[in-house]
Amino acid sequence: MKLSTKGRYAVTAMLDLALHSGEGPITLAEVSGRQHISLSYLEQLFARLRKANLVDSIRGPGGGYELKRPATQISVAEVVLAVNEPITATRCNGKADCQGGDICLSHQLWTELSDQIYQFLSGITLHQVIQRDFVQQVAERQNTRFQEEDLIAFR
Amino acid sequence: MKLSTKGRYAVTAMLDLALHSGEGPITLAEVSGRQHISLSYLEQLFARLRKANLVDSIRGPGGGYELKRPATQISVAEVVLAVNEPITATRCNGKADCQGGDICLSHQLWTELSDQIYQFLSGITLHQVIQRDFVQQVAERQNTRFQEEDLIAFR
DNA sequence: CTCATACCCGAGTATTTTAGTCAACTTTAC
DNA sequence: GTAAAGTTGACTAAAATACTCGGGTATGAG
Repeated sequence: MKLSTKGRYAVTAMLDLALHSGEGPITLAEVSGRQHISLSYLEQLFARLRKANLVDSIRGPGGGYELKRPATQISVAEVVLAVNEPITATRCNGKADCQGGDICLSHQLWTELSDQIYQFLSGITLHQVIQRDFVQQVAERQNTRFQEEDLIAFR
Repeated sequence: MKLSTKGRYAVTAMLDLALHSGEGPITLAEVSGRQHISLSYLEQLFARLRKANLVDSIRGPGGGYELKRPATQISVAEVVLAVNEPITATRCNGKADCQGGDICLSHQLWTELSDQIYQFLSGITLHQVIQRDFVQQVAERQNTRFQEEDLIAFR
């Protein structure tokens, strides 16, 4: 379990999809506008999310992305795992072959911690996150702000 | 709470000190030999551990480092925090000022996760780790191996 | 039909972090 | 005095991160 801003971006983007589900396909341009993540970077992330079967893509005009499963059935852990490399070749990972055959003293500890993090993030669905008051409020602000920016752009 | 190999190295080194406490000051050269961490890198790490009041240094011949407090009173979390930058200026950290004033959707989630990780690592002392059979065995192997290498080096 | 819209993909790049190295210096035991 | 240790700061190579850029390709609206 690796934790980086990459995973955060992916989760944020997925939450955006979840918040606007039922409105038809969401374009990455919209997500980019609302969440302030660059379009090209989003494309990279969504390529992975698609391969992980977390989103469906609809091409052509009027196209975009939508969640493949309902938000109640997608855990945060899945999203994070989808965008991070499966098993990084950092020393002391999985195969326990750090220190040339021997195992480093803290090895077991990190394995436990990884499990702990995974457990935590698996227990939380996208739906649960967007139900929170806090998220609802931020989302509300983002919507109005985005509409304003939209108007300005069209002038 | 940041998780990197740097923190792992620090914990491994501290466990080494804990395992050899009561034998007087331990030189970084010994730790380097047993844990296969480069001496210069250890110097960097121990500079921070010293500033964090986790180890005492004894200069001059026969000197080295020892734990400032007994291993039962040092948590893994303290060690990790000591070597990682206090609060990295990565977007979405502490001040919640990502997205230019607004807060990103997943912000709250990561705060919770950080707390979770911190709780887990705070609950574990260096002493608890070295009590484990697994660690004892690895340590035993390391001792014999180090002594062999030592002999070879002196030939 | 066609053309703008949107996803798709691979390569390239700037920045940051990691994981060190190197050199010079200080303290202190013998 | 001298050698063993810690102390400090600057420097660097490699990797990961966080992007950008330039082209594709599918497709639906007009």
